[in-house]
Amino acid sequence: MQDKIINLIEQVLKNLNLENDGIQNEKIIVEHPINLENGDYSTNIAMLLAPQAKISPKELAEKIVLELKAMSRSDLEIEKVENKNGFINFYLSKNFFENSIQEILEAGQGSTLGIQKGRTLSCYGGNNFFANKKIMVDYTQPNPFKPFHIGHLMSNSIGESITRILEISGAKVVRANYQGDVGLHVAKAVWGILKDDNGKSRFDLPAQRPNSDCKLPADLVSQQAEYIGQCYVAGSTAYEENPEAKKEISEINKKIYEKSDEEINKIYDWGRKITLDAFEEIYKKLGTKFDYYFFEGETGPIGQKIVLENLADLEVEPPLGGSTSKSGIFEKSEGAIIFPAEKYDPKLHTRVFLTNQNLPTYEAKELGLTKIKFEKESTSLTPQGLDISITIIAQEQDELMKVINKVISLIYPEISGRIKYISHGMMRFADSKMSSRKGNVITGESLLHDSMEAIRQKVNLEVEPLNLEVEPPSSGVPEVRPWEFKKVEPQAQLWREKEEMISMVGVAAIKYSILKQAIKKDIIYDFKKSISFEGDSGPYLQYSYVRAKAVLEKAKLGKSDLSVLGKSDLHSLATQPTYDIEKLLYRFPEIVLHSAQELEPHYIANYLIELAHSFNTFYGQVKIVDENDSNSFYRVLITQAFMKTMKDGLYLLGIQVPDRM
RNA sequence: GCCCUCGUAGUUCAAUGGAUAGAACAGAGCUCUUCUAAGGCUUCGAUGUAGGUUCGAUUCCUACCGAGGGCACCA
Repeated sequence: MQDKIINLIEQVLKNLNLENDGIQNEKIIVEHPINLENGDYSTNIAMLLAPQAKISPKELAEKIVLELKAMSRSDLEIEKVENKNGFINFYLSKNFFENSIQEILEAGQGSTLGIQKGRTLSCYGGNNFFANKKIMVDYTQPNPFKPFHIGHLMSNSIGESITRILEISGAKVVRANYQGDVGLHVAKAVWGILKDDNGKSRFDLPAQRPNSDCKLPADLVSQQAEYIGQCYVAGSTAYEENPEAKKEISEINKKIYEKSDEEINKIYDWGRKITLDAFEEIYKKLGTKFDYYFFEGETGPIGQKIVLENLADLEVEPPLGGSTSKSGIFEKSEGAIIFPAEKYDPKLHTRVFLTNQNLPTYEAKELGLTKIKFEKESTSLTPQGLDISITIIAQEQDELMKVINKVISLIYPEISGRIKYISHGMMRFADSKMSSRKGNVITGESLLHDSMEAIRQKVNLEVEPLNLEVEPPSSGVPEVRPWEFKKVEPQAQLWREKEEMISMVGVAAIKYSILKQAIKKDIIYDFKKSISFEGDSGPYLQYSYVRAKAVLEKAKLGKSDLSVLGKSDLHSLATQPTYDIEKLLYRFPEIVLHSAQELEPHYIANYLIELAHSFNTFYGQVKIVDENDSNSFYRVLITQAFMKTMKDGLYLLGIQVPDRM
């Protein structure tokens, strides 16, 4: 449609003899006005061309409009063209909107786009912006032995959403997660465990793990992970406050890298497994399934090797047959090996890559990681590995990444242009100051839990008495407890559905509050607001969907019924005003494309809120299902189109839709 | 001190250089004998300061003020 209007304008300009010289430099821009009252499409071309035409923008616009009217008279899809303050506004006809509703309902049927690795999309709203690109997205990055905090939740929500947006834009995406299983933080946690008298007893617990379909293991894993988190906090505090402890932790760190101490190895293996298992539980709740996990234990040695190979004034003999093309960009300084970034760009600063103990720092590990990422995906068919490597990081790492990127551009110029870092803001708190050192962090898990509990309460109050004590049919069926529901099938089903709903809504509340704003900005986290579920929230979107679904159920319209209706039938049925929701629905693919181009999910989030609001208004204004009104059928189709768009849009944010709320 | 990011209603967020700067929450007032009121409708209210570029600036440039982050062996 947009192209059609642009073509029209081009012709008009030709007719008016306005397309010479500089005008060709002015691109014709046709866009949606912010306000629906200003038409469906709009262009400011008259304002751009007025200086050359030597008349005022308004006069020129008037001229163009007259010409346009003459030309588009026969067009069924453009109803009206007007000049308003120099803008030329196009109003689309009912005919266009009916077609667009039809297109939405037919979109994606039988298409293969968007179906990857068992993930299916109805795939309305897709585009080809990243067609045939292989992209790795690395996100979440929690560290074993440390708590999974809200920042990780943020990274996960953003990463998962971007991944899905890339997929629907035609990319082949690999989900990756880089986790720091070695490093000082691990040593701090191990130190804490070693110093803790009770540690031993907890340490033995995993051996007694009950069988897996009992609910206990997940709880136990998370309990133990929490314990390890506490030990980390203890170690971390001691490291800063107690020089003695600092020394001990340093020792432990070295031993972990070398794997030289039996007891430490044992604690290490246990703690690593427990914390990773606990993370896995969280990913499951959040709806992420990673394709690859990278670990610092693996990237460290590789990074170290790269650094040594590119060291100026090699004191260490290069490995036999080692590369002769060393760049010599790293230097020795105060016993450590550094990269003097200022030499290449005065805005950058020096970073340590190998410590004076010859251990790789985060910088060296990241260097190694980048190399493996590209190697891992390199095949005979795609020797270049990845087309794009995206890493979701916290903003505090921005400067660091610039330095690493500089190093990569010097050593591996062929891949440096394909690396992209997307940095997100920090989670800050509205009320109390949270410090990870003091240990009163809000963990990702506790936030999820609290969010779900808040919903459970709301369900209790407003839907029906929660209770799982099912009403006895009349005669003596004994009271049933939730975990005994398997015996009573219908109720068990109900209970499961309710639990699923609570989980979906809880996750939606958190994810939406993260994704509704630009990635770069800090999030001021207000717990009370995040669980309010009103207005600008994830549950509001879900609620709108569920309402629409209830309408459809009332209309008893199965999916198959739609096919009975032909296009011509549709037109004859619809003789009513155009609703705002129709004017928004057809824009969804444009919004998705915009999100993909900018890699910003919040455009979709904001659009969905607008869409949900327009549906709720529509819902309030007219009775959708009305047997005595022949237009009712078209309103039902709008409702269906709304549901499809909402579901796909929420999918792109990583949010599921329940059947009932 | 140097570098990065960000300053929009009381609060939390929107706005490819365009029209009357949009929402939500909080405040005031309506609205369920009608498809789920977690809803809808009214109403009150904002671009940190000073310059510059432009027909036009919340958006681009400069300075200042304010918030957060980074700046050598943590990640």
